[in-house]
Amino acid sequence: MTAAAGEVATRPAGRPRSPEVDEAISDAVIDELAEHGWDGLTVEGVAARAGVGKATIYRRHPSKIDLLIAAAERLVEQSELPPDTGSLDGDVRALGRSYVRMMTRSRLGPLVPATIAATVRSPELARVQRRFMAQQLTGLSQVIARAVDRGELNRDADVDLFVEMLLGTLFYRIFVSKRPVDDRAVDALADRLLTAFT
Amino acid sequence: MTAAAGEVATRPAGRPRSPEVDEAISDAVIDELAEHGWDGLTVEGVAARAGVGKATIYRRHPSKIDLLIAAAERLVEQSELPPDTGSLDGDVRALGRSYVRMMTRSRLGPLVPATIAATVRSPELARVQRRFMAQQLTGLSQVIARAVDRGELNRDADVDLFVEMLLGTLFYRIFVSKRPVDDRAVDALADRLLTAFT
Amino acid sequence: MTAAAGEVATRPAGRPRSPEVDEAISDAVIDELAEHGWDGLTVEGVAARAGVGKATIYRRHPSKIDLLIAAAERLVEQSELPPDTGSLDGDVRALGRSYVRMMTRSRLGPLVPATIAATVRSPELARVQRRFMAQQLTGLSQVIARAVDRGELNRDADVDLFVEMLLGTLFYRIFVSKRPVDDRAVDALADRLLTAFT
Amino acid sequence: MTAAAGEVATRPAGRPRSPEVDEAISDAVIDELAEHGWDGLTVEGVAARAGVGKATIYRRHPSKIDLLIAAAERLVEQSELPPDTGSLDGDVRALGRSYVRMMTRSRLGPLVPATIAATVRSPELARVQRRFMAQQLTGLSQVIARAVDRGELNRDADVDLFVEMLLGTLFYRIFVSKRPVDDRAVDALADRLLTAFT
DNA sequence: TCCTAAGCGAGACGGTACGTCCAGTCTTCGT
DNA sequence: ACGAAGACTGGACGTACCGTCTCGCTTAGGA
Repeated sequence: MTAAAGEVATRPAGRPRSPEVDEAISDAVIDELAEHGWDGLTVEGVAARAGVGKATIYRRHPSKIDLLIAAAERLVEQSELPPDTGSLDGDVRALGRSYVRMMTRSRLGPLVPATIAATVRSPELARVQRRFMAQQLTGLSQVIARAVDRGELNRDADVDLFVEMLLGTLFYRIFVSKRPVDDRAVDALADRLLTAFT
Repeated sequence: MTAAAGEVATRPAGRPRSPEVDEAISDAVIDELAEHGWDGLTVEGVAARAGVGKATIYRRHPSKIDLLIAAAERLVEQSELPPDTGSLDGDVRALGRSYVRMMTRSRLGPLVPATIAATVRSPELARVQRRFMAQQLTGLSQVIARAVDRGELNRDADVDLFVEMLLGTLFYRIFVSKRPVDDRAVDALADRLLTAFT
Repeated sequence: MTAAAGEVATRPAGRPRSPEVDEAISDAVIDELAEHGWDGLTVEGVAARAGVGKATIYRRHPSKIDLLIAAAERLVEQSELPPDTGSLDGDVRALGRSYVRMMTRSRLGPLVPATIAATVRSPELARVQRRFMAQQLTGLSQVIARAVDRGELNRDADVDLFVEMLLGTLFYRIFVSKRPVDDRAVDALADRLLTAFT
Repeated sequence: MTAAAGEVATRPAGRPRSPEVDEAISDAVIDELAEHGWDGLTVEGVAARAGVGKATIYRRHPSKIDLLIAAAERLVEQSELPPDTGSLDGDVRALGRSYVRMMTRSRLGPLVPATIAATVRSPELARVQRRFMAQQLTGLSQVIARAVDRGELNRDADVDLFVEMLLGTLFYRIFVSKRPVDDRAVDALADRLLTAFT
């Protein structure tokens, strides 16, 4: 035996999985999604675009839905963290703008409603939606913690409601009302929220 | 003279389409949706349940997505209008509760995220989403007109934002956070909104 | 009672069937057959070409196969009778040429193999095949009767076999071997047959 | 060196087609044909009986007619060759009986008229018909070569006509006249043919 | 003259099969 | 072992006909 006993996950025999392939698959998923939309997405198409056999995909992702999950996680990982502007007002505006940008500019945006819709019927998919939210939530909880520290926000404020009102409103406006959302619109929303919570 | 000139919609030749069939199809769609979920919905299943040939469905609905549209429209037509409670606060609470009830109790609810997701890639589907919203918007504009008349709301308040914050927050909470929404939660949201806008 | 009892088929009440329609249907069948082949023949296509409702066709012909029968019978009625050339040899040659011409020149030809094939599975169709044969048989029996009268043929010759050898050989050559059949070929066959039977 | 240059048919990538499946499909076609008749033959039925997906059938046979072709070829391959009886008379009788038996006893028989009819409008189908004939022709040409060697037949006899008269007459009698064909009938035909050609 | 009975064009209806397309699995070879 | 290629079962898709069934209209007697 070569490795220290019981330490590493003793590399399995045979040829190791290629990381390039992992990446090629994720990229292909996102490209196909962009081109043909959610339900024009086929495993066969992904395999062809990635230059990969179908089995290779299924070896990594047990089902089509997992493909989406994995691709989405890769995108989320790439997204930005909000800055500390020094005031709750500034932080909320920055967060709002960041969210709007992500929904309207990045390739991630169109996946969001699809993912939410998917969670209604397949609870396992909730994992992805949590990941989608995690970024914002992490950012937001830091923002709010800072605001509480600065005394800008009451310690027992309903933080969850605050988050829901911010993200929910923006989501609704972008994907349901489909009214344009510029920086001034985000500012107006931030104003109202601060009025409501302080 | 046989008919007033240019007036009548000169009934097209041939056997007219049966309204009973229209209804049977819509009902079958909704039932199948309830039983097997969104992507367990098959045209063949709908045809079988409705006791109808597939061609009869395709004669009316060019694609599966149109089936959803038609069924959704039928449901929307059946939904309720909110009452006049005499105060903005009361009206908003009533509206919120009505919305929550519709999303969580009626068969319409689970269709909403799916429909929103669908609008992202098929703009014609926006029609349905407008119908989904029309009910709320009609009710809300009345509510707000009354509030302005009573002097509870500023005449130049951003009504659209108000609506987006109310419905967006509830939507997000129900379908994204998936936190339970009881009457007290709706009340808390109404409180915040009124604080923000008055 | 107006009509002599039990005599005429007392014209049924209501509007009588239109003979123009009968004709339009038969013509349409033959034209469609020529254009799209046997199993490209659709009742809907016939109805459209004839400018007639489908029900009007089904009122006359209980099934698609009856359409073929009716159309074939109309064609058979139009075909020619063989002449009396004064000798068995001349008569047989004339008959053979007539048969070849009908199979290769008229619109009737391509229907023949289809009809024969159809009789294998639907015995009721044998009626049509009999009609197809009737013409030839009638002509042939006259020819042979004359030959017997003239002493050219033995009274107890196997007439059926004679007919089968003549028509069978020509059919096989036209539709199976697909070798060209000119007048000299028919003559050669007639020679052999006379050699065989006299 | 990996392989002799330009020699091997470089096996195509991927899983090869299963010969068992080929066989299962052909068998299923023939069984279905026997059970439900020619136009009771459905691709779906064949797939079910063969325990095979429809795509698997269509991968091999572009259309329903090709199914027939393939099944027929398989049957033809299994059929018998006629013996050498020592005399032209004996050989012709043996061949005739063999043909009659095949048309009336084997599962191949009912396919023959259908196939001939099909060749009228789809020339590619002529391939099958040639296969149908090949057996007889091979046998017959041997028989005739032997007869010429023995001096029973003139070297410049019209062999094609001989064949057409033999097979055409039998075909016509079986499928058109539908008169019973026993051994004596075959003998009578052979007699006439030999009279005609010697 | 009006009434009853049927025929008629049009086209919707319940079915059934078609031929296509994927999902998810399996089988071959080469790496 | 992994990987590319592609065949495999299974099942839904959307299309095309079949034979039947309404529709509103027309065309004949017979009352």
